[in-house]
Amino acid sequence: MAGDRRPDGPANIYAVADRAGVSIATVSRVQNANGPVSPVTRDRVLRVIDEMGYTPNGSGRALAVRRHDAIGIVFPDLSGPYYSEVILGCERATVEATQSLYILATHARANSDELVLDLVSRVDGLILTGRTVDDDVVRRLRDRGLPVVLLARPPVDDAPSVRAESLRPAIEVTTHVFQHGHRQLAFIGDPAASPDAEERWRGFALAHADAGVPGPAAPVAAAFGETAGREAAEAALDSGATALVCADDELALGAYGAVRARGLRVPEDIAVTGWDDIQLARFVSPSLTTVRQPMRVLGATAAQLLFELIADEAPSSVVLSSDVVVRASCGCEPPSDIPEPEVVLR
Amino acid sequence: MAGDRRPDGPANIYAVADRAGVSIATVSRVQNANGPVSPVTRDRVLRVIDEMGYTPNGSGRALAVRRHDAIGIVFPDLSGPYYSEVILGCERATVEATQSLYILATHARANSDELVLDLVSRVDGLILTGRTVDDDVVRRLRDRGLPVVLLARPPVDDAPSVRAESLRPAIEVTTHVFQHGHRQLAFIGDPAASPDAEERWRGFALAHADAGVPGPAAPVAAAFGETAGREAAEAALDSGATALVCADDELALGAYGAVRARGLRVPEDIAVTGWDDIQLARFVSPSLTTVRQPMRVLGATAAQLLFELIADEAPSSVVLSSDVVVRASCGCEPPSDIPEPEVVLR
DNA sequence: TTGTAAGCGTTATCAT
DNA sequence: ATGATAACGCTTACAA
Repeated sequence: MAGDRRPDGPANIYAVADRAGVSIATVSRVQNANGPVSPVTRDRVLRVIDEMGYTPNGSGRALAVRRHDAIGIVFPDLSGPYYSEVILGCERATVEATQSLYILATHARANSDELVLDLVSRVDGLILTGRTVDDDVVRRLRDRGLPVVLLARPPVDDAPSVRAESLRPAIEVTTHVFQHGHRQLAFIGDPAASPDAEERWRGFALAHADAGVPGPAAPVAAAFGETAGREAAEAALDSGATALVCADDELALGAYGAVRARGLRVPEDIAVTGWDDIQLARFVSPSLTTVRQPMRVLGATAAQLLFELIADEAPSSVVLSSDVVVRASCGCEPPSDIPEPEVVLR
Repeated sequence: MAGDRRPDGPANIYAVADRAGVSIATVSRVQNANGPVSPVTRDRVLRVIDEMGYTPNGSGRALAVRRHDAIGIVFPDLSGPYYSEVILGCERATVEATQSLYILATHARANSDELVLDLVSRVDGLILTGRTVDDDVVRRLRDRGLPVVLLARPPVDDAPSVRAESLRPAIEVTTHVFQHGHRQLAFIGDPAASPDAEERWRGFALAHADAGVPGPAAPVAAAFGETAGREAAEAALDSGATALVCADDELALGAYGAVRARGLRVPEDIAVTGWDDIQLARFVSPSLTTVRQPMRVLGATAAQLLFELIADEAPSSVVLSSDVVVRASCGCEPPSDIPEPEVVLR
């Protein structure tokens, strides 16, 4: 009964208090550097804390302060740089706010609702991205009083949200393609896949209306990835399109393949544009005209809004701007403003 | 004192018990489907739980069961696909084990030790990757009895670790370059940067010894990224190298730039190889001969080892195999085994 | 300046 | 089958 065991789990506040010959209240005060405590006992306690390698148990603390000091971000997947960057931005902002970050990827999991619900029990708030959870789940969470921020997700009631603008860049990119003389454009991508894709399609259509150019009535639906892009592009070419405006860069790469497979050239015969500005966009030949989103800022902003929400402030939604990056695939000369260093591929 | 307030934070087990007219013990039994409970009260409680949107408070639970049911992964950064993939694999394995995952990026933060320490208070174990934390911190954590798994990190005492083999592929790739007739090879990368890089350098040197080819005494040090690769490659070319074995693909891309800047060609004049098989490797021209690591499996395996460790088993370390992917930059014909679909860039 | 003690929301061990 | 009740590890009035 006496004797000093060590291995039995991490030291707790009682063990420290015992060893330092003080009460747990004093240990707590020292730890958190809040209440008053004499320099001498402070030093003693600090030494013991160090000796024993004491770290306050997070759950105990969270329970006492009625706060988890943790948030969670729910995203569909991590393939491609988009969500990696978003999460990185989010992580930075979280750490700066001395909070911790849980991540949950829903993939195409059937039980993702449960998983999200489980996460709820451990966080002070949640960032929900893309199409990861249904509207009614979002509502349920909010009804429970859980602070929720939406990221690149269709709005739900008045939940604060963060997204990058898609409409204006989509109009710009489409208009730019017009300027290269194209009149038969196809939009490749699935507007149902994400609100972003939907807005890109709307911008594409609006640009046609603005220019008085008759445009296609519908996008050429495509899932994700090169294969999908290639197939969709083939359909588009069949219908006589001379320019392919793609909802993301991967689709555009697939489109390159379809164009080449017909013995045609990008951009001389067919113009192609993408979206996201993945690393490959600079390196591919011809370099890809695309739209760059501030992905890290997206994540960081979402985290900030969430913290405001948790602090009972009432943050308003944020729309960040995206920039068209003109390169060669639209028909322009390979630009000189490409960020150095660049390997120019023949 | 009486009266039913609602908005005051999420419902707790007492509120549910009250409303259902049972004790909190019963609610807990229903929630966890463990103890005995009559079907009728079970249903009633379940209904109330649903009505009130009750989710047990994670901290309360963790405190009671003396387990967080959460682990953490500490990584340096998320630029590039490497850690994204590792984390994704880790996330999958974690969710499958019905646990939750914290992430912490150390970047180059000065106070990363503190951050890790903080994380410790909320997890049952930690995955430490690369050079994120010092050896002594790892030891301190282990001394406290915290389960720790190392991922692509130099060993510390007998902590279980997971890594991808680097030695054999490095020997293979180097030998392969010999077979193209090269005898003046340079290794570009910083062995001090990571244990992986160090092992690649060792393999490079070993291959020289095996082949009886006199090799360089030291690598051409390079930090990370294209710029570093380019500069290092220039130095290597100056010293007469005709083949550049790079510690990662980004460095190899930089090397491409250096070669081209001298009016030389890859691979006709200079052979180049990389490591990691980033997406770009397939698309760049000439396509890059490189080494593919099983990144997701790396992450998933680390998580599994950690869970075993937490369960007081004694997992042994794992070394996963990596494969050389022969493409064109070494001097081979562009291979046909490139994963479809591929945009063949001229 | 320090200590005592009452929670925080669970789980789990007892009784009943 | 159900209900008290004692932990779990911490913070924070409130006393001393």
